[in-house]
Amino acid sequence: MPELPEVELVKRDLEKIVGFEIIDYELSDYVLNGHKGNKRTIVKQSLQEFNRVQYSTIYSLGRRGKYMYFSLRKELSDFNLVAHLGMSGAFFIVNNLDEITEKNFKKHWQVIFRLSNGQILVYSDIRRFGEMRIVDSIEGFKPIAEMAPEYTEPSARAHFINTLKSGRYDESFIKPIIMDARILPGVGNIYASEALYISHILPTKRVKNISRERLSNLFDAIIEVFELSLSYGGSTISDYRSVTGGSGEMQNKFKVYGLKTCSEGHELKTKVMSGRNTYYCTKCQR
DNA sequence: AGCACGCTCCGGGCGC
DNA sequence: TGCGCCCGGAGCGTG
Repeated sequence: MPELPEVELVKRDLEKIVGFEIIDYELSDYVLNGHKGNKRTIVKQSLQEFNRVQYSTIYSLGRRGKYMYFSLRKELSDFNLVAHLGMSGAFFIVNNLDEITEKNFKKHWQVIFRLSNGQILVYSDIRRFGEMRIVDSIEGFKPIAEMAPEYTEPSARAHFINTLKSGRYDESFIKPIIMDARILPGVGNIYASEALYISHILPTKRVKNISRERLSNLFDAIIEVFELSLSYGGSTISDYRSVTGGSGEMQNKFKVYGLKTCSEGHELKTKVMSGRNTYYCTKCQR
């Protein structure tokens, strides 16, 4: 389940294809025709629009929250291929499909881009929750247009605290709300539990009952978790893989997620909040 | 209008 | 061996 650090690591891995041209591409039957009478997956806009990638050159890569994008140039026009990895998306840069050693990722390829250096860029997605879309402007793409500043921006902390303290979220539980990209982009289910544990805040606490100082500590904790994850190569739960097929070690650093006891030895509680599993310690968190 | 909430997409992995 | 259930990011429909 890629969150911001995993997406950032994928983006960094993909830097090596900057400068190459996309000669052509192939879409899986799931992408072309959907599955069992359902709508098409991954590429949800018109295939004609998607076809703009052909003969374009990748001139840079970017990321906002959990979205990454390839900035493309063709003749005199610039546009972007935005990608969201969903639950189980992964990119591979290989010479052919057989070089993808994990069989589920090989089996569930969705888009294959053939590059001008002879390699292929493969987007695989087992559960097909991911998305790829051509947009002219990144800033004009709605989810990004509405997104809060990146955690690395100087304004991010004030935006985080002030938005939470605007009154609009007074009755919300803190845990689901920090996963909202309009508050702070890139926090998913796992790192939400981790950051709340580190900042000693109960996930079931209502926003109105958390001081600005504690929210500031929570912001610090989220950044701490992001940076730690980046340094450990991300989390590999089941479906996240780096571009080269490697896996991260952050899952071994979890303090609460998926665990029975916290680092202090207290028994952990779990609760489903907004449909998602949440881990917390009633002794360490208030 | 704008918001909160629940449903939906999906296959691997697990328990029974 | 097979069946039912669980998991979750984010868009969408509903109230």
